[in-house]
Amino acid sequence: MGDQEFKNAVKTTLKTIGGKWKPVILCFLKEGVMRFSELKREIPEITEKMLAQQLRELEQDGIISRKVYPQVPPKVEYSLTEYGQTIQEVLDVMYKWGRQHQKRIREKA
Amino acid sequence: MGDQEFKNAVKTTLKTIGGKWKPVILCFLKEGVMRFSELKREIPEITEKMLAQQLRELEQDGIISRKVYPQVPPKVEYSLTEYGQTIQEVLDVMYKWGRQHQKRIREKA
DNA sequence: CGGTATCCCAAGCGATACTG
DNA sequence: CAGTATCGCTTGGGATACCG
Repeated sequence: MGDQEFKNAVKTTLKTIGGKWKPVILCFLKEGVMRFSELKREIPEITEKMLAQQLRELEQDGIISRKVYPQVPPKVEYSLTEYGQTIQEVLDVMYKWGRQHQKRIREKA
Repeated sequence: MGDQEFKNAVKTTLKTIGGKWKPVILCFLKEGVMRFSELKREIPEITEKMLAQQLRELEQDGIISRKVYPQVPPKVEYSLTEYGQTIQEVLDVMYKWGRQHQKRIREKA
């Protein structure tokens, strides 16, 4: 059945960019290159463990790239890969929908 | 900062239609009206508890509607509300991205 | 600065049994 | 058929401490 294929593709997307932190991280990285500490500052609720972990996973999936500057103190920059740019459309649609849904919630509350 | 608004909207979307089962359920309901048992048949891995629970939540958020036919044996139909139709765009984009991502995974594996 | 390592907790989810 | 109820577990995530 065709819907099984649809279902699996959607699951794949959510597995790759879903979860509690990945969409948030990507919201910031889509704006440009950011250092570890900058991400941490923009997302204060996240622990360093989770930030590092999620960044690793996104890197392994080819969504973001990690650039290490061999210097002291260390400097590491994260950015969307060319491939990673393709999730922007997904984020944008989720943003648009979420925005109007928030409005709807407020109105009927 | 503008990205905080973006972030929150995306979070709202994922809170409403994310998770393990909601996107899957919606993939089927977007095709039309379905009974509880039909959904269960299409999604064999889900337990009845989770199916019922997720359907309740989607109903409360106004995404789907529940129509009970007062008869024995019981008959309950689920379908997208008019408002619920609006998530189709989100699902479609997630489908498209997931589909090409699966392909990418297969190719480099 | 940019991480790991370790331990711990709670929510989400699953299995099973039961019901109108 | 379409659910609830109960219990138990897994796993995602948090707190804290430490390191190159």
